Amino acid sequence: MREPLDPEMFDPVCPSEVMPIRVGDKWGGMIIQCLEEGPRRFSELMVPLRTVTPKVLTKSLRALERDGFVVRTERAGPRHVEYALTPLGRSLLDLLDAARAWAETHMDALLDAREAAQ
Amino acid sequence: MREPLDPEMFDPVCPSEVMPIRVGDKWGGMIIQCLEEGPRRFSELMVPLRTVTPKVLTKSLRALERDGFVVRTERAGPRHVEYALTPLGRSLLDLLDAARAWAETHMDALLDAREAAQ
DNA sequence: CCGAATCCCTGAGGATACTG
DNA sequence: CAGTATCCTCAGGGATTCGG
Repeated sequence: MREPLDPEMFDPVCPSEVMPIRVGDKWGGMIIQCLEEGPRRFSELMVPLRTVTPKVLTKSLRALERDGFVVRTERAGPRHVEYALTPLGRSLLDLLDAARAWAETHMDALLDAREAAQ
Repeated sequence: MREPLDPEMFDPVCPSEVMPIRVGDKWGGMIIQCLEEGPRRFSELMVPLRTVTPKVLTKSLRALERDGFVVRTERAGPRHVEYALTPLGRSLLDLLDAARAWAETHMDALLDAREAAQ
C-alpha cells in the first residue's frame, strides 16, 4: 500500500484488447488490481494505467462505485481523494487472479489461433 | 449433449448487462456454456439465447472461432453445421464456473449497491 | 436451416483543453 | 491534485430483409 504502483504493472503488449476476460469496463479489472494492496489516489492510478485519460478513469471509477466495488473518500487536506476496495470489490480478486492465470497459460494459444486466422 | 438446451438456461432478469464479468463479447460466455455438453447446431444455440439475432450470433461465433475457442464443422447432409468447443475453449469453462459462482454469491449485493446509487 | 446483406444507432472510449 | 467540458470516432449490437 505504501509502495508506489509499478508503472509497468500492465504489459503494454497484452492490453485488454487481447484479453478475452473483462470485469466491468475496459479498465475495471486493472483498477481493482491496483487497489489490491490498499487505497490509492487518482494520480497514483494513472501511473500504471498509462494510456487512460482522466475523463475515462473518472468514468470507470464512478461505475465501480455504483456497483459497490470501490469507495471514494475525500481526506482532509487540499484535494486529497482516495479510492479503496469494498469487501464486494475484494470478492473479485480471486476471479481476477484466475483470469490472469488463464491468460498466462493460454494466451499464446489464443494469439496463435488469431494469427492462423489472419 | 443429446438433450436439447433449456430455453430458460439464462435468466432473463440477469442478462449480461448486469453481469460484470465477460468472456469475449456479450454472448461469448453464454455460447461457450451452451457448448459444454457437446456440439450444437446454430438453431439450437438460438433457443437459450433468445434475444440474439442471427447476424449477431454469427458474428460472435466467428469471433470465438478466430480465437480458437470454437470449431465450426459442416456435416454431411443438407445445411448441417455444428459448433463445438476446442480444448482451448474448454479451458475457459472453469473460469466461467467461477464467474457464475461469484454471481450467485454476490450479485444481490451488486444490485443493492446499484439501486442505492439510483 | 444457416446464415449473408443492409441499414441504423447508441455508447464506450479517446483527444484535447480547461479549472477550483 | 482531481477532476470537467467538448468534441469525435468507431465498433458492438440490433432490426429487417434476402438467399442458397
